[in-house]
Amino acid sequence: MSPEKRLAHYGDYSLEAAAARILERHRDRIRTRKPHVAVAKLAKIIEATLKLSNRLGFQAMSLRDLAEAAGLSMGGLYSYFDGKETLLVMILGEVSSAAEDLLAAAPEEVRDDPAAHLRWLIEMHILLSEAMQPFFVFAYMEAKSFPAPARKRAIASEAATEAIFARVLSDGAARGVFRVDDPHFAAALIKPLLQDWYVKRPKHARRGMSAEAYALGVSDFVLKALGAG
Amino acid sequence: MSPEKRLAHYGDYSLEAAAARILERHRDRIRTRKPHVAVAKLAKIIEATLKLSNRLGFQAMSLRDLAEAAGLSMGGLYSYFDGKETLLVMILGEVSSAAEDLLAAAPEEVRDDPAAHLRWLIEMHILLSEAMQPFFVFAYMEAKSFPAPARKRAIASEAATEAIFARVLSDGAARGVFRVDDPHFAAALIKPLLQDWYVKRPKHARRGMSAEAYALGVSDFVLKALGAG
DNA sequence: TAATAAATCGAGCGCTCGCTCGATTTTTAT
DNA sequence: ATAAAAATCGAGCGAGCGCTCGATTTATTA
Repeated sequence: MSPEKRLAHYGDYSLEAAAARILERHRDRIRTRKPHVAVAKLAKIIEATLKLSNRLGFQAMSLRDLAEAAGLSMGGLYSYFDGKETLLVMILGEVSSAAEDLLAAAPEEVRDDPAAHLRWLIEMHILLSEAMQPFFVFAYMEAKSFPAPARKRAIASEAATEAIFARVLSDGAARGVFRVDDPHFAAALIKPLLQDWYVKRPKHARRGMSAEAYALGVSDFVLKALGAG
Repeated sequence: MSPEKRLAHYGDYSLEAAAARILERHRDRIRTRKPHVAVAKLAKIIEATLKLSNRLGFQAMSLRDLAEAAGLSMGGLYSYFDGKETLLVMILGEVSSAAEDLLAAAPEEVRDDPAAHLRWLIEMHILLSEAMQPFFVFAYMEAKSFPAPARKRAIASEAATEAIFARVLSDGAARGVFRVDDPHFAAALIKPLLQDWYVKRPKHARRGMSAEAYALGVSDFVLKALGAG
């Protein structure tokens, strides 16, 4: 099965689906009433925000440029958010909820096998970040300029992801599958390997590497480091 | 020997020494003539720039705030650079030249032992990024907003670092010390582990981890993954 | 088709930004 | 002590920013 299909089993990670979820999550702040209009425009706004932000940063993106790229006027934008910061929070929320929901959804058949579970977590995280690449890059690069509450959520979300990995590692250690002294430290080392896929995507693409191939390479590398290769 | 002393054998990575090198590199753009005055002020300017930028980003730092933090006036700043962008380039140049010079300076006794050489590279890179932490965080986080020429240099510098690692890996593979299919890919996986130390320093510090301990943990992890643990 | 509601528009407001430059202070040399 | 040189100052400039709101266009309903 193609990696896209595998991922699709767990959720719809298209731009439109993300826009729909964001609309639902922020219905009270968005003035446009008719959902199909709102979802379509919101998708264009978010697409343009990611495109412009990931080039020079969110701060450097002017709302005038955004309006033009999204096909709206300055005033029109403000039917969809009540301030530039809200736009940032909307995108961030979508990233962390997508990651949290997916990683907690490991199927029955891998939960009992630590090595398979670890491979599943690594592969799914990479496939998700591939499907939502601009979202992930945005969340990673703009993390330092989050408003305080959003920053707290982001840190909590990252800690939750790491805890899932740490649990599988210590479970595997207890069963004698992994040789690992400090599961939390090992989990902390896996995280940047996952992030590197989307943060440095151009570099990997230049070497002709696909998301699947990267996921496989990281899994092998990690499992060998854990003495289960 | 303490890690600071070990590192000190290869160069002076204090703020003042960095300021002196930056002054020399940009003498033509800096109006202040007397070196001891210029180095002292430049050190304060760079220290303040790193402090303010690493909080909310370089773009978000205003030159008025910088002037106050550095103990100068708006006009006074412009004796030390001819524009905000030059300030960014000054700091970036210092980071990449420090990393390039250090990693190329491996002592004789480790060059002949791939495992020892790899450990040396990992440890020294981490110790350097610890000694110059704000510089490294700055270069990493602001990379996307570099002007085109500086961005090219940064990419080239990163590629050079990775090439050094790849060379040691393939050398070790040829000698049967490492089991590794693709040295370039393995080198690409090591880099984010080094970066994670300074990018996520608060998280590691919260867990009571020192630079030495982190370096040792990463070395062990990597060597095991390479079948040399 | 006329009336109502929904969605969009864009000039204008107050503000802060990077940057300049003549005035001023501080240091050095005579 | 005085003149010359070096270093610093800070009010002011034009530009672009996020954001507002009455006017206008588009869609819906009667």
